[in-house]
Amino acid sequence: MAYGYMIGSIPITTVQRLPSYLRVAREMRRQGREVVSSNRLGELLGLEAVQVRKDFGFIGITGLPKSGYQVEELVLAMEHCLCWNRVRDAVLVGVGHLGTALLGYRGFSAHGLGICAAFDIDPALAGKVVGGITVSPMDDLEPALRRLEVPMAILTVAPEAAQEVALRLARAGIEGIWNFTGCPLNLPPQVIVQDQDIAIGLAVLSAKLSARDRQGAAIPRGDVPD
Amino acid sequence: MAYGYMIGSIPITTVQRLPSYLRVAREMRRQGREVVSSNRLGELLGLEAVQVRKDFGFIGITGLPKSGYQVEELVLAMEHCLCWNRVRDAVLVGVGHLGTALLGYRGFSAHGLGICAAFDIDPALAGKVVGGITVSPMDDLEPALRRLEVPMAILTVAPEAAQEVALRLARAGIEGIWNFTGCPLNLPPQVIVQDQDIAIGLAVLSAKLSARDRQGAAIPRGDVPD
DNA sequence: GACTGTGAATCTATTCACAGCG
DNA sequence: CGCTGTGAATAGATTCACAGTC
Repeated sequence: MAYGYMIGSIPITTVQRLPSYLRVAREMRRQGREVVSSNRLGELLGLEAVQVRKDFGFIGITGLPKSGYQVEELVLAMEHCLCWNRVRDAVLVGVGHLGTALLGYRGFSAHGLGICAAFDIDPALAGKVVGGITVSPMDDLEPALRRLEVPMAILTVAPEAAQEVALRLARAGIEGIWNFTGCPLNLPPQVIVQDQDIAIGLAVLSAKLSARDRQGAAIPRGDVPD
Repeated sequence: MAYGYMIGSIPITTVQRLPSYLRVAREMRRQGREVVSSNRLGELLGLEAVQVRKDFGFIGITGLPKSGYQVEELVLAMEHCLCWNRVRDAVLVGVGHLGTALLGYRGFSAHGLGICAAFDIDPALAGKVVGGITVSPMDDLEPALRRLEVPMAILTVAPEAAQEVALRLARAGIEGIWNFTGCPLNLPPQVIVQDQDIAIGLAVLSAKLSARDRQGAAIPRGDVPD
């Protein structure tokens, strides 16, 4: 047990699909729908039905033959698994373009995340209110972290500062860092780092487009049926 | 050949690692370093050296025993593979928080992406300049696409509008859509869709933190060595 | 000696095939 | 039937082990 590819007792690949299951399940709950089959979910999300059933098995959800899965049970089980039923506090460090966008995003509470403080190295930003949060100077980082006991940090500083700031966060007792800098962070293993590199998605798209350009697109532009 | 998990002749997993190799290789070139071993690269990126060698094999790079790989050759080969040596035009649809952040990001040109137009449904935004780009009304979308022959679109509209706008893009001849809406898009197969769901990374981090909370952290807060 | 390059082995994820149940 | 649940098979990714080269 406790293999590297598992989070607790759940494969990482399953955890990665949880957000889309949860999105659909919440939407169905909103519409008053009570049960759903693995087949229907798979169809909506472009997955095999058996994949859906395996995933649900991993998070301990059991369905009913003939009818399917209880929508409410799905929502609760997945929220529990991700801890998205309560809000976990986070600080955001680096109020540039990306940091500003994240501070302005209103959807994080549905994902169990509440940004409670923001910091930036630029003294001109200190005191400014961005997305409802007052930006603090970097000197206040450690005192604030120790006072608030925040478990998570969102790292949106410039690449040059990434490692240094991450180390400060680690020393101040941060448990998890959501790393948007694109730089690999070198930290003691008790700090959980999740890299969020937007360039990866762009690389996959670029490579697919390039591959198609090279072999010549069979279908000319513009003929999508209505 | 041409298996589903391949892009052209390269496994998707390899393509996903290309951006980090490229980042390091470009930085080394900047520092005037001429050769690098798979061992050193692996160490910097937290990968096994043999993984690095396999990946380079897939994109047709060959190294020299004893010395390693030519940094310049690495950069050129990876840029070619991703088509990141020239700029590919894109339109951005949906100038909300996220769209604004992406319009403000100056790093896309290094990733082969140039945003040449932006659109939003809100008439109040039309004519405003965001990140150097003048926002156009949605009615101008199709004429602009046909005039500019843009191959790519960045979709940052609200989830409710995602499918409808994506279909308009597809009908206007868009080849690839970078989809930030979190909604799965249902489009004809000649349109390449790359989903960029920020909630996935957050889910993995949340699950790791939750798993650790449950089994009780062995190490108390704050004792990171200097 | 210090590297690269690659077939074989292992590990992981997905898919198949089908048993079981209401 | 029309579903779920799961062992077995397959496909895919990584790692091992080592041959080859400068």
